Amino acid sequence: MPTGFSSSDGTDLLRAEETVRARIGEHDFDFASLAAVSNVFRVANTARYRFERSVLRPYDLSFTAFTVLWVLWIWGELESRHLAAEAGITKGTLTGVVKTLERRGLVERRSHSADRRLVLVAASGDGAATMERLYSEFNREEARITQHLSAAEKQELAHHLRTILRTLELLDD
Amino acid sequence: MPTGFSSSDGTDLLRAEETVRARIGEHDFDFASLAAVSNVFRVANTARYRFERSVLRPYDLSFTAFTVLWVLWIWGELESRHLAAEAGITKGTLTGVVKTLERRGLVERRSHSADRRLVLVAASGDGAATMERLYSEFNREEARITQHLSAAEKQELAHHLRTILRTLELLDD
DNA sequence: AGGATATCGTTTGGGAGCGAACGAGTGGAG
DNA sequence: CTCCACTCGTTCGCTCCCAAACGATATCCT
Repeated sequence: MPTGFSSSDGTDLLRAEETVRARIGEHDFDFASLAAVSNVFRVANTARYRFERSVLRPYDLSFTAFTVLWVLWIWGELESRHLAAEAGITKGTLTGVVKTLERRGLVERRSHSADRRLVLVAASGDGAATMERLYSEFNREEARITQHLSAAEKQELAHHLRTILRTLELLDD
Repeated sequence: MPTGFSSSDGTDLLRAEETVRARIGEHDFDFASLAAVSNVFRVANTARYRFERSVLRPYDLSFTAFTVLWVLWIWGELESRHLAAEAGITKGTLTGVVKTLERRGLVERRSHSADRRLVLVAASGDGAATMERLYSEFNREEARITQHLSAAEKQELAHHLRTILRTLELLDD
């Protein structure tokens, strides 16, 4: 249901610009930043929703569960807190997600032999096999939603986003 | 805690590229699309987290509650399902969010006189006043996280994202 | 050695978030 | 006028998501 906001033609953003200018004044309002940032949220929202309903649905995996499994597939066994950081969620959230993945037999947990506070998480054989099939489809879908961008434009997009990412890290008060 | 993945230098993406190529083969793998799409998710995740902890925290508003209030601020009174679509959430989720906003006195609900199935939602005086102060800060933060992008680059970024948005709408099977 | 200090993952409480089922209300077909 | 199909917002069950508090473990200091 959440198509993620209404229109992509910019109608709503223009309306927003009018309203905001009228209410908080010309100064103190950076429209270019609004357009850039709000579109990031819109695309992320809409794309996430689409991925969950298309490629992820048959596997009964949430986007987050997929992300966690993907990270493990790429990096191999990881300590909990690193896995959480890599997946972009808190350790508290990870506990629940890993519990879900473990219940489905896609992931295995074991405790560190030397430091018993640590918990190591790894994809199971099933988990890896699943990702091998699933990620092909996922990547095809990534290509599908970006099909109207040239390779150069995709690179440009990724580059600008990495610039923001770097800024966010520096701002990390 | 979720800084949103580890590094913005592309280290992890390179690692991902290696692994994926090794496991699903050269063909059937579009790295440019992976880089573009995954960075959208990373930025959205990290930025959302930052907004919630900086500008939104003092107002005790979640990112979604802020979005809903913002939409009402821009568009005025809206029917529930349109508000949900505009905010990018399902109507079921909206019921809960509006309940929260209503409890805080930022929003008002009334039923349509002609069609009694409909519920109309609008920002209250308090809600509008709150947004007037809050959005100034929010927009400043949008500018801050995009500070290393020129105006032209922000426009380029927004443009590419809108291209994806348009594709997502067309793909809407 | 032993007590403060720090760090780990888990738990808890509360707000999102979805799909599906639901009751109330509308409007069309006969 | 009365079924019937449709649409509205709410509710329900489940997963995610965070901050904060917690118990267990490790380390540092003297």
